[in-house]
Amino acid sequence: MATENQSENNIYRNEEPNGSTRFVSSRIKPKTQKEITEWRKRELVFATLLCVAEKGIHQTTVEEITSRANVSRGLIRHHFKNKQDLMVQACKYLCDDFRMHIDKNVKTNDDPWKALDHLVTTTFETPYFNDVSLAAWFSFWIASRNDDDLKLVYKEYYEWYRGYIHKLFERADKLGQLHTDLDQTIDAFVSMTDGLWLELSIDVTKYSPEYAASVCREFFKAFSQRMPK
Amino acid sequence: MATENQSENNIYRNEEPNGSTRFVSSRIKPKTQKEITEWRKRELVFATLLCVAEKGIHQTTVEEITSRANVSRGLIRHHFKNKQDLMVQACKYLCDDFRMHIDKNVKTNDDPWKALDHLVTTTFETPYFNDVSLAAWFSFWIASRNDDDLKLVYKEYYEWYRGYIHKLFERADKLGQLHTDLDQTIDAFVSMTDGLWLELSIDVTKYSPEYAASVCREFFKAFSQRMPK
Amino acid sequence: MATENQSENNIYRNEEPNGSTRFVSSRIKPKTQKEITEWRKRELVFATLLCVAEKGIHQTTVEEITSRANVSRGLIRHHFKNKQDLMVQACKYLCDDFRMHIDKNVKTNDDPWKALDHLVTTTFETPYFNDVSLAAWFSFWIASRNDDDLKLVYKEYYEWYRGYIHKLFERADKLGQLHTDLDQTIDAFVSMTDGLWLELSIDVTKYSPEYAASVCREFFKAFSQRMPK
Amino acid sequence: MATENQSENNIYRNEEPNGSTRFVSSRIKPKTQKEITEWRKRELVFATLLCVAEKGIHQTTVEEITSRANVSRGLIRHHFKNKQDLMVQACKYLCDDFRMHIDKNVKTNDDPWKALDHLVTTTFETPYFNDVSLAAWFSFWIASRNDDDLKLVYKEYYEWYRGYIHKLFERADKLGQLHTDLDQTIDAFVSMTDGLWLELSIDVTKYSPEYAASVCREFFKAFSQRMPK
DNA sequence: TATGAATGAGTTTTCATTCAT
DNA sequence: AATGAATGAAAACTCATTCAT
Repeated sequence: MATENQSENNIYRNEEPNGSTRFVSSRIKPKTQKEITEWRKRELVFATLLCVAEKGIHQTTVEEITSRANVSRGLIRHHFKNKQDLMVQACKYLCDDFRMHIDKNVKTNDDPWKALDHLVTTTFETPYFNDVSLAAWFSFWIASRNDDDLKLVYKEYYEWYRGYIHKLFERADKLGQLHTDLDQTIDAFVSMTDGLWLELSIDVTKYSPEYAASVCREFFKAFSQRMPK
Repeated sequence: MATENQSENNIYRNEEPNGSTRFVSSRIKPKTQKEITEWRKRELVFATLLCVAEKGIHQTTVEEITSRANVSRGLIRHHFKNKQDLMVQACKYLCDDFRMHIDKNVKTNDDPWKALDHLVTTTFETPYFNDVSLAAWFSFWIASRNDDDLKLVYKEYYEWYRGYIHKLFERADKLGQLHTDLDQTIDAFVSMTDGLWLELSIDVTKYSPEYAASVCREFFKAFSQRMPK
Repeated sequence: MATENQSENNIYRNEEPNGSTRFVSSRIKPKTQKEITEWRKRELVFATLLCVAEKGIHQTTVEEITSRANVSRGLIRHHFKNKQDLMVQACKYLCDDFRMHIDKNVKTNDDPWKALDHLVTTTFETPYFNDVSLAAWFSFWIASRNDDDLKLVYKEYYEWYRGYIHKLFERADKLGQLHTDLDQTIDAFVSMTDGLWLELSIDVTKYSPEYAASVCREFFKAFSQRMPK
Repeated sequence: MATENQSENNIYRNEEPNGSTRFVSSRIKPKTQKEITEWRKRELVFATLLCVAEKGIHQTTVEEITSRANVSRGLIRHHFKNKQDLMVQACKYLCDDFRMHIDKNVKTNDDPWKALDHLVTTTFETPYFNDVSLAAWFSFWIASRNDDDLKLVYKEYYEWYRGYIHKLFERADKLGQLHTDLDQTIDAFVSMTDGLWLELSIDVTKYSPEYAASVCREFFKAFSQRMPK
């Protein structure tokens, strides 16, 4: 569903005057019927993410999504099989968007520590990892426990993500710069970032993004600079 | 709600023959009316935790809880204001139970690294932190974003928990054995355990408890043994 | 149910410090078991009248009545067949109480206009016709439309009441002091007092009792002093 | 809610073969979707009035209303916020309907006694003041004691009604034809009609409409023709 | 007598889905 | 494609009544 240029066509987070954030579409309503149709479909996905972030999957009603997307209730059926399908597509969009953003910004052929540093900057200090996206993210993730469709979406994403991180730490390890067990280091790091994101998704005021990033950098130092094994 | 001896009166997790886990009450149905009443109330809480772990808060119906507890639907009203109140009480029970267990098993006046090692053992290798409890735990936690009652329960718990961890790392710091910033170390550690628990709650086969514990021990080594600042 | 001396044993209306009125029992809890039992039964009737006045018959729950009477929920069954029976008994009590009060205070062998004047004073200017009693009264009356038991209670009361009024106007008529049709005068008067009570029962501030009484006196003047037929 | 021509579009009372009365819609189910929707909403209001007249507000279930209106249970939500909102709308309809009917039939610039006579004829001898409407009317009115929404509806209606009556009696007074206090006469008259309606609403066989009207006419005579003050 | 735990039928409310226009 | 009226199943909530103690 996510297309190459989805990120360029839309801004899905906006700083509101009151300081909160909000998914919005930056795209002007297009002219041709075909474009309008596609645009409305995307509006439905955005509205879904926003609702899920604000109230959770099961508190979100079709009525709310459609009214937020300024379309009629029945339109859901034209673009999606049902509410469940819409949820899965919205979750996919989120994963694809995160993934695309990291792919674009974090180059794996850099110096591995530099790349990891970049990753941390990218994931904690940009609009891509904001409280709204994170809230939707964790709502979907928790729900995936009882939802095979969502489970599949996350499985694929997680494999990619762990592989990505693996590549970076492995290169550090090969350069002799990692003084701990590779897998355990990766699991420690991935768990820690999950935990940080989770806490931020529940209470965005708990840490500043900068502080969260600096916690990650302490982690890198601790795992790279200690006495040889 | 949680009483001094709640852990002694009940075992709330059981390895089923098929390998899954299940909340059960180890107590025999008592004799006196007063005890039976209290016992049934507890059964309702257990049934709630089990349902929430299996299907999430909003997928759990009152009908399911009561039939699992072998009581009539109306009894909920007798002991709790409504479904929401029951959920909050169940969440409190979980928090109190975790807390009591750690308080009982992890002595803060030990050598801090020993105490932390103990904490890790306690939290990853005992029936208290099992996939069922964790699943309920995260369901409640995620739901707390949109639920002020749950938010309050977690706030109180989290203050206690962070304070607990703080005491341990602070003593290590004072002994000159912590070579990183105290607060960042604590946040890194707490986030990492949250992340490990979260992943285990979604897929209990991802890591063995022993592996999760060893990841934590690597963390301790990394943060204690590296080159002086 | 109502006994000869029910009015002497109890005060069922009390001016609260805040200006509102409230049914209370003036009787001290008696000593002997037999008296206590009777006393509790009366407390249940009072509590019922108060609840019905405040919230209407169908908004009043057994739980509320018993907690207001400071008895356990199950006690209702010992004294009354069920909730419906309690309502009917409470309604009867009210009718009997009104009736006894008028019987006691309005002597039919006085001069008829004096007796009617007395009736008006009695029914608008005493604690017996207060907003609480009236509110319960009309709640029961409206409900009697769909309740044969209540219908019967009111039928009996109304026959007595109309007969009472009839006697008074008839004597005025026989004295040549009534210049209108006897039955129509009676129906006009009874309807007017019903209407006044109804309006007072819904909004006690609408008229002062004195004003309501003076409206009645205007009525007497109008129907007695106009030009001969 | 009530539109200019609601009375023309519908007959809401029908003499059944068995002698009872029944709200019915005289309108044929219309053709266009918009009209059908509006028609169904009105059917729901009619069904509500009928149920309330027959059983009272709290005895009336949503299920009964919708089955009487031949629509599904869920449609209530489509047109009204909830059951309470439907009740309020039905009450408003009743008030508006009474008011429109009187406005249409009773001209205030006639001779005041003629207008009052007309009012009496209109309110006791037409289908607009029938036992069904009156039963619903008093059910709502009594309920308004505990219902702020209904209270508001009645307040507005009552202000109009008393103002209307005031105009008529005031003109009689100015013509020197009223030999009693103006306000007390009005309150006596309004109370008397309330009482007559109330008694008719509880037992329609108590008086014939003609008799009730003649009672009112006696009242006019008594209050207009007696000896000068 | 008196209690209050327990029941379960009855009712309202919610909301995804369907479908005629 | 798009609308929104209409449906009805699912769920929570209410509460009179029952009954063991």
